[in-house]
Amino acid sequence: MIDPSVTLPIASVARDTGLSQDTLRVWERRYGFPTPERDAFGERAYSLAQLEKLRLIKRLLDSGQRPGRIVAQPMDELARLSVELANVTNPDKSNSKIELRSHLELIRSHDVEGLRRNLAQAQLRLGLAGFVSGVVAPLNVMVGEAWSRGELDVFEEHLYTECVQMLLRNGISSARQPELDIGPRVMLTTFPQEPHGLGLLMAETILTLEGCPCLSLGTQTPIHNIVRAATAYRADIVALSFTASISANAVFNGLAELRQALPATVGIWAGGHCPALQRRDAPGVQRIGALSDIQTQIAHWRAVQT
Amino acid sequence: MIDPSVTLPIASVARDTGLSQDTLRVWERRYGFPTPERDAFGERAYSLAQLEKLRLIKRLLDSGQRPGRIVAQPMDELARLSVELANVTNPDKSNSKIELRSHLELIRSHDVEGLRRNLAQAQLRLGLAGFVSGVVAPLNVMVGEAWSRGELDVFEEHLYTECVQMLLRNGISSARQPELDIGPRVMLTTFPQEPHGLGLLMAETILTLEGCPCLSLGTQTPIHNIVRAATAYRADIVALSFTASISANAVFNGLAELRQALPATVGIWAGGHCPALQRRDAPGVQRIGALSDIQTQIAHWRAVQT
DNA sequence: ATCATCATTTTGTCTTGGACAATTATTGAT
DNA sequence: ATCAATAATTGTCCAAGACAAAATGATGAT
Repeated sequence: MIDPSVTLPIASVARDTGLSQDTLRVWERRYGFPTPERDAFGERAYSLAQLEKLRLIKRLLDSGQRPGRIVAQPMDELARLSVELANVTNPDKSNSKIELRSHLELIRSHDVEGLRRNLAQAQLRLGLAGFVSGVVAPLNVMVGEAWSRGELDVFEEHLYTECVQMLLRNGISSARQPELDIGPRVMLTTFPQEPHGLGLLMAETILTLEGCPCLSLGTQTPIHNIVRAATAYRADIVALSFTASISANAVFNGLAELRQALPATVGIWAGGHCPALQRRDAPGVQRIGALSDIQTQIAHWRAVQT
Repeated sequence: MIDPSVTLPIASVARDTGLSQDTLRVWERRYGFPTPERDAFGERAYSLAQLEKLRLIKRLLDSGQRPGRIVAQPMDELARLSVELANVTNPDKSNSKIELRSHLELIRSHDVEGLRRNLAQAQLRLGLAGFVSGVVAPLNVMVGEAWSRGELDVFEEHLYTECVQMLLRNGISSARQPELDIGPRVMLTTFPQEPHGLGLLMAETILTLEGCPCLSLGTQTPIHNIVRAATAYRADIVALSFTASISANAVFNGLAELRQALPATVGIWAGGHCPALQRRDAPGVQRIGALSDIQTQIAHWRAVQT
């Protein structure tokens, strides 16, 4: 299956694993893995098997493991750890609804047209709000978990994201009513270290259905720029989305910096399935634990404004 | 305007200029620029003025200048070169239509609702294909240039991207005809170092209008995964988009790796305003110089298939 | 004068091994 | 048990050297 004669230079491995070249070299020094062959010029030449193992290690790292514990382990031990971890985080796999699992199956079988059709159908049946909170939100969680278990490939996750994005953006466009200007004005984005944007789209959908004027900046806006944009847009609320891919420190430092830079009249909302946010909360920041909190908070804001 | 007390570590400068850390260090050694201050820990601390100059240098490099000639030059000499070069490549700036400049003005004044309205209007007037090639494509170039000149803020670019994305995705959704299955099947994405996705959306729009079944994976898919996805989707063509933010080396190494991994029956298309691609072309890769090339190539593919 | 071939310069990336700040875990005191 | 101090871990940075690949310039042939 794997051709041993194919080797990759360090730059390619760094690109495909998301690890830096420095990290690859220092692991080799410290943990004895990976120890690539050398090509005719004395440069590192990694095998595909090593690349595969590095990818598994990266996944375990992302789900909380530490390099010192796992990098030197043999492949079968890592595989064992991987399934063990999956059982801990999700002990009861059967509780997710049949319908959701069928969507997941379509993703895994790469049936894009089928997935589009089924999701569109679900949206028609449940309405936009019901679709977002009843299908997209839980499916997001399932996809994230499946990915960290190694059951989903990167491109399968991309494919899913793209499909949902298309549907939600359509929904947002048709739900928008610019003339109805009742506020609050909400600006949405993520911190520079946070690349996932589906959370923003879900929030924007709900907000738009509630009649709020929204401006999304997409993902990864520098904090300094969030402040400037909020001012320029005269936002009442800055809504941020966080997933597990951003570190706890980045979250709290960033929120503190943002809170200090924004006038007190501008609210900050923090949503998303970020482990750090579920443990502690940031001062001066409204935590959005679930999509339904959005409606509650909107009602609250409007009541206070009178 | 520029606060001299603000300094940046080498990683930030590398990210913001698109130059590698190695390159920054070796330039310092060879040409004596940039020579950043050192912080309390002895690490390089670049000033904003240096960042600005580096960005200008990067722009000149992209337009064909060589490091040895320009890196050591003083700022005013570089500025002179820049305008001189601008006159050569784009002798008649005023020829960019009034209409486009008005869109740009709306971006700069942060009038999101106005921008949405005007763009939507343009789309209605020109039709989807005309809108993409006559408005979005040139506006993209203008926004990119304005950004690299420092005239546009990051959030203003995000705001523009978000607006256009919304319109194009709507267009794609309504233009899609899954039952009409005439091929070629096209898969679209970008390399891991390339974060800009508007090019993909423009291409997907044109392709969808031509009746091609499309699958976009969004941006930043690892090369290994592009191969797997292309196989799973049974793609006839893999279409990639490149901008100035990806280095020449990353482009050609990536394309070579991809060409080797994909069966010869699968075509590779490379589009976008990437300076590297405009100078040299990659073996086994079809260069898409303009959006109109897409139609030509589609027709060609269909003719060959018979 | 135009084109192909070879030599030379330029330039980016890779190398090693050392250092250290930042993050995370562990210990000890209240 | 909670918190602060200490210790281990880990990623990134540094220096200076090396060298392949690309670009340029020079040479000679048509």
